[in-house]
Amino acid sequence: MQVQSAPQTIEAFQQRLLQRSDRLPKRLRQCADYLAANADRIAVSTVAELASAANVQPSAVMRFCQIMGFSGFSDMQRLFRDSYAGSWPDYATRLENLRQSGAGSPAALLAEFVDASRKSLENLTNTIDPPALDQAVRQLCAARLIHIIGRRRAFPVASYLAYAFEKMEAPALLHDGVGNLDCRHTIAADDVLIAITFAPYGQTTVDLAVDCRRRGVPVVAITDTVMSPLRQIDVLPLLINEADFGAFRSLSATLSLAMTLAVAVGASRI
Amino acid sequence: MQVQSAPQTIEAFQQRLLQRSDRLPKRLRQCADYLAANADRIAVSTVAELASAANVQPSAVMRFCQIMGFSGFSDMQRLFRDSYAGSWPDYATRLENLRQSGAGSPAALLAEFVDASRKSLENLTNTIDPPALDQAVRQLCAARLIHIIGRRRAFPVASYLAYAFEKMEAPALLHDGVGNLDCRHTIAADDVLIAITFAPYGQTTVDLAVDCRRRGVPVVAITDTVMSPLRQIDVLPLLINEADFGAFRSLSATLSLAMTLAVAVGASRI
DNA sequence: CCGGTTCTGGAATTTTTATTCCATTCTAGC
DNA sequence: GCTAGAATGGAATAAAAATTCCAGAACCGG
Repeated sequence: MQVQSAPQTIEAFQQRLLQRSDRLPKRLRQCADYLAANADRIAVSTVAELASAANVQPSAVMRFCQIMGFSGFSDMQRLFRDSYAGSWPDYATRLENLRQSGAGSPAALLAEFVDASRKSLENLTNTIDPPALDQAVRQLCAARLIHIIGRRRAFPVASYLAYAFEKMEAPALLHDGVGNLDCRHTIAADDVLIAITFAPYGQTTVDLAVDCRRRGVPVVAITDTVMSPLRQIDVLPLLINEADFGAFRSLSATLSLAMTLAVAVGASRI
Repeated sequence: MQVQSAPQTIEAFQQRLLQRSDRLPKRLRQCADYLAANADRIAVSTVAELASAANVQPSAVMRFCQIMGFSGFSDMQRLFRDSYAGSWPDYATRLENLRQSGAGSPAALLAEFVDASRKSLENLTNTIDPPALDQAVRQLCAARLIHIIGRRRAFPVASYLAYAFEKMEAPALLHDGVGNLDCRHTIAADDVLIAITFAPYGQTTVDLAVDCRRRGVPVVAITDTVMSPLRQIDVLPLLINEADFGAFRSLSATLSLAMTLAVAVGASRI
């Protein structure tokens, strides 16, 4: 089985992984995929831990090691343990390092955005209102068809929701505005609209939400706290406070919330 | 011997080490000194290795672990192995509260997604390669027109990039596939393509990237791991390892990177 | 549909590693 | 310098981990 000698460096390991990754039977491919994404865990895990994380048997991991050219798992692990200089200093320090790499440099920018995202997530865990979330899920489950609207900055969230609902096989329609068609007439009384908008609030989104409420269609609003026009009409609000860096606001918290809605609804509809 | 409970964090460990390091017999003091200087090796070493590195007997290391409040070496090692994949300044508790609100409840789901996002961001600070990022920004600045493609799960990222470039007044074109038009002919030799794709890799995205490379158009690839088909052609890869929960992967890290590209390019073009 | 080949899961075995124990050696106080 | 108590080294034991093996399942070409 062991036709080649073992990789001597992490780079060589990754390269071999790449060249072998085709032509691998199912379980070994699972190993390859998992380890490609989580190579850092090799140094600190046991065969059994890796195997269960990759959803395979320990013996499959062993076979994988041998196909990669190692004599066994311990041999492979040695490579990673030796080159483990520790990913210390820890997160805070690394972030600081990125920042230090010169104001305005891409790495420094990245540090700021990562930090803004982190703050947003932290904030979300503070401010989310579980009962409101529950109720939103219940409303969405009851809907015949879920309509989604979000433009400009909110559009990535809207499109991700549409993708997630599709994957969960829940009926959802993204009002993406292609051809500037007016799709409000697709919304029936037993549907629900998810409206996503942040300051400065897009007119199209607000208009559609208002129209729905006038016709008695429930609206779940993903918006930011202060003075959102959506709060002036009777919607079920899910409030998000994203941190920003410069003119750009993070979407991390909003997307986490979106995923939650999609999966919770998908799971309940089964 | 074990008068206090074990430290729960690395910081607590270091502190206890400090407070105990006086009043320690010779051999145990050797252990303390060595581990203070090489704490990172604890995660990837055996008792015997550490003992010989510190010039003591394995049993001395065991005694040291117990004096520090652990039940044994394995117990101490667990702390270091777990925190290698890292915990953050700790809103871990709040997250735990959300989780507790019942398995499968929306709030518990949200906790998982927030956690996945957090891990992704932390991972990004680990794995990002600043020189590659610099080079990507330089290539994009030199481009006459920036083309963006990303489908399905990557589409939110692509659309956010398009939005951000627009705001920065950089010329960018989103290949969104409306009407299934083939837009490859809009890409000229002095343009650049940003291709975004994750497993399972969309054919359209890979095809367009391959086509561009064949015609000598530079490609910046935002993709995962070494197994991506985009790595088989000559592109400038920006690798992202998003954590996932269930079938859904976070986009937090990817979006942070996208924002960075857009702002860095926008700032440089002025 | 059959025979040969490859792949897989799981249990058995071997090896390594952690942990305990205790006889011996230090050390401090008298 | 004697003695009680603590500390130490090293061997013995227990536990955990890696590795092998093989019976049966899945797959493939004819």
